Amino acid sequence: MEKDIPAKLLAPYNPTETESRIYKMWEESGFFNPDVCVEKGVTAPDAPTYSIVMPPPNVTGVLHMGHALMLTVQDIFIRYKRMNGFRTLWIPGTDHAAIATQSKVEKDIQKKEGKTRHDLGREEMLRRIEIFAQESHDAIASQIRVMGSSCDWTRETFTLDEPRTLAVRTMFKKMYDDGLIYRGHRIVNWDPKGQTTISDDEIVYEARKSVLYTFKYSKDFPIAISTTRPETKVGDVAVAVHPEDERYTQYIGKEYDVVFCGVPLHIKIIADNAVEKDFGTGALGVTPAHSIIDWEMSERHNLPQPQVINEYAKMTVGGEDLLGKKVNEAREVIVQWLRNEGLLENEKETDQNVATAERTGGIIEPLPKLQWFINVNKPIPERNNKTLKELMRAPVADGQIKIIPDYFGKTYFHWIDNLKDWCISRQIWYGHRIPVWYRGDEIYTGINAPEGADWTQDADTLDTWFSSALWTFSTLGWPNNTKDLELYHPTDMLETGYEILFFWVARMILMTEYALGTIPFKNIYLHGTVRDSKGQKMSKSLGNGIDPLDIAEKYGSDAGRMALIVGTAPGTDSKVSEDKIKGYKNFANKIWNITRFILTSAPTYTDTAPLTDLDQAHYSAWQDTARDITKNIENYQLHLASDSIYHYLWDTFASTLIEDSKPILSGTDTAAQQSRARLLNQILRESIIVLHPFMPFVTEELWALLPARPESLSGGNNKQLLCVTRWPYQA
RNA sequence: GCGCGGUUAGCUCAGUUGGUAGAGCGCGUCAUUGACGUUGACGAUGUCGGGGGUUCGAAUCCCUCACCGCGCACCA
Repeated sequence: MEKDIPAKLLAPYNPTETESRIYKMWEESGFFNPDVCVEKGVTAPDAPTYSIVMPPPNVTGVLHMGHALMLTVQDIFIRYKRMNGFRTLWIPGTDHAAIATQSKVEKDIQKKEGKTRHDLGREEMLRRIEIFAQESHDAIASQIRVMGSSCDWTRETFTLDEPRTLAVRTMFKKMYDDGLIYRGHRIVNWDPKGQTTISDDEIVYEARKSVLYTFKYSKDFPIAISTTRPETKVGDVAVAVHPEDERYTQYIGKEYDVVFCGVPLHIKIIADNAVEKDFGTGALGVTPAHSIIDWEMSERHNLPQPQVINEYAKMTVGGEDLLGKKVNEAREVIVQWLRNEGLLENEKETDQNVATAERTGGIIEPLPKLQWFINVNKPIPERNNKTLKELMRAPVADGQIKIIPDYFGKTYFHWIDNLKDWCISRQIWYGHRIPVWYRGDEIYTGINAPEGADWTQDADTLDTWFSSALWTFSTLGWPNNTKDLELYHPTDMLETGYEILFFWVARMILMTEYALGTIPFKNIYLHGTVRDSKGQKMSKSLGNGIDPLDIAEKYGSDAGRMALIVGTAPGTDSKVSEDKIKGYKNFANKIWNITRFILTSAPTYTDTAPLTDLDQAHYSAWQDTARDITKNIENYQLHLASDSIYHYLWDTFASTLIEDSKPILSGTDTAAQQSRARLLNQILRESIIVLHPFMPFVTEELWALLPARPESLSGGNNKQLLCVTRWPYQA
């Protein structure tokens, strides 16, 4: 039976033309929705489930190669599991990314219109942000499709949509009622640039050179102190020394009144173990309101906590030489005053880590403020009196949750051990508004505003990671008892970058253990950072980023996917270059030509033709390779699996088998011809299936071009789409 | 200061229970008008960061040192 060769196969493979058409076809098939798969009979109704909730990209812009890697890894597992008959669900979504999005829009407005958010007002500002977020969302959703992601768009979610708002408010109330969320006047990380508090994890330390000044408050003060921030010293209430420092024991307990740069101070000498004898003079000026450890000391010693710097990082005390000055100007004034008074004993250059805000770059001013916190150390009766800290530690420690690669477990525990209460309130407008209302002395917490007049809602919003922390179950319908929640939770895998292990992964475990008493996911697959060919992080400012859309346009998404996966072990950073991507574009064309050759040179054969011993050996070798690939996927070794299928197809199948076949196929031994024709067709079919999770587009296209065959044969029949065709091998 | 990674060919990186070193790109020689615009064959290049140990045998396990990257803490 002579087959007609599809005309398309005679030209080189054209990924751009193919990919958008194929994605549309997949979407119309409905097969990315597990319910449709069951309905259409491609998945058994009682099949085991496999679920991933997509880490929602921030609606701050467009996707970069890091997102492309994340989508590729998840899509490979999802497609693999779907092809293995699992009831497979991958939920897509986006994140409102509160601070990041608001500051992006604020910057744009400042640049274009010269206005601040306060000029616009809360309502108008939010309207502007929502327009931006919507546009950004649309771009992202289209990019996710371009990458070939087989996610279920009918279940798409957004961290700020209505069902998620219900989840957030329900959780807030539950934690408030359990005494885990509290409001407290505490020293927090204040970002003067973003005009908001931030959590400890949103701080980035920058190493800088700084000057350490050593001086006395006044001529008759007995002890010299050292500081890099003389301007804060107008807020000092004590000098702390180590209890066993003989130089100072005689002064402990004494109190002094001094006038420091025009500001009267009352200084008590205290002893505290937190002071290091060997640093500076071994004596520390205690500034409770503007230093975290000083605040803690002041709590221990019952000291006053006067604030001398405001939210705009300006001085609030002193004469006209100080009052209203920015902190670094005030520093100069005070240093000059110390020099004039002859109080400055020493200035020395020193290394300093300056705390800056991750999103805005603003220098953090520790300030005492009234904020909302989550208590991570309070025993929870309904969880066997375990604390949130213990709840988030346990499932990783006892292996219920597996981290890949496992050495990140240590980093995880180390972080938990240093964890303090989580500050969750933010003074920004975009985000989940805190569901607390006030009327005089009354406080109300609930899903909706309380009945009655004169209630005012708390002006703050929640840290964006609060809503993200509920992600695995809020996306499945919680707090409602949905069928999805029952079927797909706990999810099977969380695939994300190691840089958000603390921000996100840990907090998801915390919230899920607390609210549901279970784990959010069974496995955490951590990918590394995607870098450019020189090893630099891709970033807008460096201009070295590669846009996944450009790659799709130039080389096809299949090629981009392979370039990201091959050689990228879990947890390790990877480098991608256009050369590498180009190599996999060539590979797509190679398979295209392999198919062309087989369909033109070995088109006639019977499926029952006996295989020669040699061909049987070739087939066994392929089967071994396929089982190996299967095993590697099961073991999360995608870099090995993708490399094997690539080398098998190019070096073994094309360069050896096909080359050797030429004389056989054009020879006169019909038995050998039949055997070889059958072998080539069989391996081609099976290898297209095995390659599909990695390069879904070109394989789906080729699958449709293969001649039809009986369903009973290994490798399936191609009347059905490849994406729901059964995987041929077990590990 | 504590912890976690890394160090393998010119470049970028694999190497899953220890068994005489691998890939891609690049480089060299030859072939090929071809199933392949994007081909094939052959080849060169490594004391697997240094030192020590365990072992019949170490890139792989242990100790130690050096350098690079990262996290946490300190940051008066």
